[in-house]
Amino acid sequence: MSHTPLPSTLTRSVEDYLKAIYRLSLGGAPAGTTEIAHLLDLAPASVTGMVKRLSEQGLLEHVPYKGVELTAVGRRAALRMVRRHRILESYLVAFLDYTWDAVHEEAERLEHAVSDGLIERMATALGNPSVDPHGDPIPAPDGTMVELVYTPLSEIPVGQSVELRRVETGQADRLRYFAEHGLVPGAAVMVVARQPFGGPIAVRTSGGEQLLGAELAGLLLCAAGAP
Amino acid sequence: MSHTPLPSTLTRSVEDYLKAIYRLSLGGAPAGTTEIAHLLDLAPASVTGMVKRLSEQGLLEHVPYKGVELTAVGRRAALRMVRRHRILESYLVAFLDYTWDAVHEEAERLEHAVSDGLIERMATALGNPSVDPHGDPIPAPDGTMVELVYTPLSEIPVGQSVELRRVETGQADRLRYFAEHGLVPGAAVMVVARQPFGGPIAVRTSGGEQLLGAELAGLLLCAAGAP
DNA sequence: TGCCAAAATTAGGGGTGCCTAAATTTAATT
DNA sequence: AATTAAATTTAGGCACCCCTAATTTTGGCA
Repeated sequence: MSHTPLPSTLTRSVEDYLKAIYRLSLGGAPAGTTEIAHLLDLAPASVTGMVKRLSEQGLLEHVPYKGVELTAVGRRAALRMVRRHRILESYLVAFLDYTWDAVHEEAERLEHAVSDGLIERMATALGNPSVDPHGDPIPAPDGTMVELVYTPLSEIPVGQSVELRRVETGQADRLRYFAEHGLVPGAAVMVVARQPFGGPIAVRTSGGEQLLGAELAGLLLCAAGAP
Repeated sequence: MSHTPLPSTLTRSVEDYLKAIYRLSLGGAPAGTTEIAHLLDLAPASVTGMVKRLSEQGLLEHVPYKGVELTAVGRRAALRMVRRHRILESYLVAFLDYTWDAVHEEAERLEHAVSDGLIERMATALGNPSVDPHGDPIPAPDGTMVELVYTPLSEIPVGQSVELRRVETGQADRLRYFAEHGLVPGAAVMVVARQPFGGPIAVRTSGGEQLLGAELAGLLLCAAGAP
C-alpha cells in the first residue's frame, strides 16, 4: 500500500505545529487554537494564521471557531517527528551517555535536522526498539504506531506489586527525581497507600524506599499485575 | 585567557555566511560579496544586505566595494562550525557506517542543530581526533586550529612514493571515485608521470593500479617524503 | 431569551532573509 | 584620459512567522 508522499520541505515551525496538534488530538477532541498556542508558547492569533496556511497545504482540517484536526498526511508527518524524537532520545541515552532527563531538549532540536537515513541507522544500531527510555512507544518508519495502554498507578490496588512501564512526563526535574529513586521503566514497585478520592499515592520501591506524591498517580504507568 | 563570548543565538543562515567567509578568507584576500553569493547559491544583492547586518553585529568588517573579513569573534564562530562539521563527519563514519563521501550533506544540516555538549560527547567517543575522515584538521573546542600544510601531489617528483594525508574536495562523486581506487588518507601512492606545465598527474596505488587525472593534482595532498 | 466571558479571528505591523532591477563604483583596457 | 565590463550596492518587493489590539463568534447561564 502506497502513501501520499509527505511534503518534502516542512519548516521547523510547521513540524512543531504538527507535533503539537498530534499530541492534542490524543485527547479525542479537535485541538483548539488556544491550546496549540499554549503548547508552542505563541499567541493564539499567530496560531490561527499558521493553521490557515497548513489547511491550504492539506496537512490539517480547520473548522473556524471549532477546532483543528490532522489529515492523514498531517498525521503521518507528525508521527514521523515522534519517531525521530524517540529514536534520537534512545540513541543519545544508549550510545552517548545522556541521562533520560537530559535528552529531551537535544532531541527537540535534532529531530528537525536529521535525515530519515540517519534515523534508520540509529534505529538499527539500537536494535529497532519499540519503546524509548521513558517507555513511550516508537512509531514505525511507515508512520504506524501501536499506542500501548497501561494502567495508571493510581488505579492499582493497595498492596499490589507491579512493573513500571512508562513514565509520562517531559519535565527534566521530575524525571531526575524519579530516576534517583529507582522509578524507571522496568522497575518493580508496590502500592502501599492511597489518599481518599484518588489523591496522592504511596509506593515502595525495590530498594525498600517509600515515596509519596501526587505526581506518582498520573505520571507513572504500569502493566497491571506484572510483578 | 578569556574570550569575548560568542553571540548565543546565530541563525542557520548567519552560521552559513560565517563558514563561507571563513573558507574564502583562507585565500588570503578579503572575500567579495559575489564570491560569497556563489558559495551560498544566493544573489549578490542578498549578500550585501546580510553583510551589512553582520558588520553591525561585530561579526565581520565590511569595506564597501572592497570586501569582507571576519572579526576575531566572527572567526571563532566560524571555527566552531568547522569543528562541529568535522566532528559530526568523523562520528557518522566511525559509529554509524556512513562512507566518507556521504557524510557531508548530513553534517551540513546537523551542525546547526547539535549542542556543544553533544559535539564534545561525540569527540570523546572518537578519542578527540585531530583530523576528520578527509584528513582535514579539526579545530579545538576553544576555536584554535593548526592548519596542517601538506605538499600538493602535483609537486611531488616523479618516481617518489608518498603517503596521502588529505583529500581536499567535498564533491561526493569524486570522493567515491577516489575511495574506489584506494586514494584515502593514509594510503601510499607513487607518482609515475606528469604532463608538462604542472598538468594532470599519474599515480600508482598500493593496489598496483595506475590512475591519471587533472583532479589528482590539487585535490590529493600528502606529507612529502613519507612512504 | 438575552447577556457575558472565553475562544477565536481579523487587522495591522515588524524583523528576517531572500529576490529582481536599477544605480553606482571600481578596475582594466584602449 | 575616456570607455567599458564586472563587481557591488541601493531600491523596492515578497514570503514567512511572529506580535498586539480590536472584533467576532460561541456556548453557558441567569
